[in-house]
Amino acid sequence: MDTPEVRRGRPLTFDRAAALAAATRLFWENGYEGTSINDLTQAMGIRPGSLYAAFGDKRSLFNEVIEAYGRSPAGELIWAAMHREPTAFDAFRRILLDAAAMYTDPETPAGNLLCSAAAADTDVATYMRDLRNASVGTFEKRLTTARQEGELPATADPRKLAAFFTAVMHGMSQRARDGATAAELTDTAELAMDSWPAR
Amino acid sequence: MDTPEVRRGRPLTFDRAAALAAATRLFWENGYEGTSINDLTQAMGIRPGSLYAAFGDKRSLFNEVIEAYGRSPAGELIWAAMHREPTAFDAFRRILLDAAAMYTDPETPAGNLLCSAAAADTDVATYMRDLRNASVGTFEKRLTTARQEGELPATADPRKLAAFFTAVMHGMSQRARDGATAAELTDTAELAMDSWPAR
DNA sequence: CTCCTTGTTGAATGATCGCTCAAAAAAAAC
DNA sequence: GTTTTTTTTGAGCGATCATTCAACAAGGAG
Repeated sequence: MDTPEVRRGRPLTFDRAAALAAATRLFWENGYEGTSINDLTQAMGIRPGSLYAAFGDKRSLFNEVIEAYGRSPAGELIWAAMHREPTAFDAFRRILLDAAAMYTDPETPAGNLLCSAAAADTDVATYMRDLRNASVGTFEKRLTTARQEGELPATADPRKLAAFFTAVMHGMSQRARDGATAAELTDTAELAMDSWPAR
Repeated sequence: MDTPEVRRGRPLTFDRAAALAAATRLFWENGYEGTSINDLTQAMGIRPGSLYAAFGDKRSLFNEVIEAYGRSPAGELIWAAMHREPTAFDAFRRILLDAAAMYTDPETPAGNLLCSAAAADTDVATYMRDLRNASVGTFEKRLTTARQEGELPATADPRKLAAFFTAVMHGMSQRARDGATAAELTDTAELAMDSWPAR
């Protein structure tokens, strides 16, 4: 929003977005404490001083990585499907099918960054846990609406379904990390949709 | 099998099994590199020298932890259900329901050790990945038998089903780590069984 | 008792961890 | 030109990492 017209002082000698992308890839593949400052500076092509001047400390850089991921197609997967698909069924099918494709995208590390980038540090762990848990609430809200609108039978339980689809989604991320192909994950997605309550 | 009748030299001053259990808990909660030798010696109540004498290096200790877990009820979950339940349907239902209970057992850390104890180290990561992937093969074999015996329709695809149940199981582990209750996971397990092919 | 074997101890190893800082460098402002 | 602002550099900080080792302790074997 507020892009300063003229930047004073010495300009950055590196592409900030590219450096952030390199950091993202490392955290994605090796997790928070599995990625060292040395690994980062190497991959980003800068020295520690530049990293700390541009991104703050390791934790701040990680936060920025997570935020950028949230604004990427992979991070907006759920939001996009919710707003573009007409029915709840279509939305959840779209979410799982997109996840199958994105979790196996050869351009990025396998799986979901929020599931893959494990962290032992308590603060970081709870931060990511909250982000993962957020999908349950989002799912439940959409399913409740679907039931009110009659798309789902009155016997259907939005909370149970929300938990189920979250588990499938996170399980697909693990499978992708373990080498599952896009085809396998697509099949898993379709099988999961078989659990959609009959009218 | 070969328990030496008489032990020569100075005896261990600590309970080896208890120490291994303490190490298991740490690796389970914080992962491989998230657990330091200092953390381990503290929790096991021994000093580094004793740890290295009794278990070898960190990697060897981790291997022993994984092996012991594989012989525990949580690790033998799949094998037990396969051999005790009469039908494939009952076996897979049992696996998911037992997983729901064990992944939320308050006596142990949440989730499945093989899913939770993330590792950035390449060797350790592939070691654990292979163990996780093993369930897909086991599942597929049982499902193939079920189809041959007529329990599953000819149209059912054992490989797809095996991948699906593995994804659900690993997703349940992630959900447990994120705070899901036993009730939630049980509901997820039941919903997953709705994907079982109709005859 | 003396050997022999094994375990424990406490200190210390070099490597790597996240991180900092004074000095030099590159730009705009004056 | 000089000043001011910002970034880069390269060295280095203390802390922690996994690991080792000589000295000592505790048991069985002779």
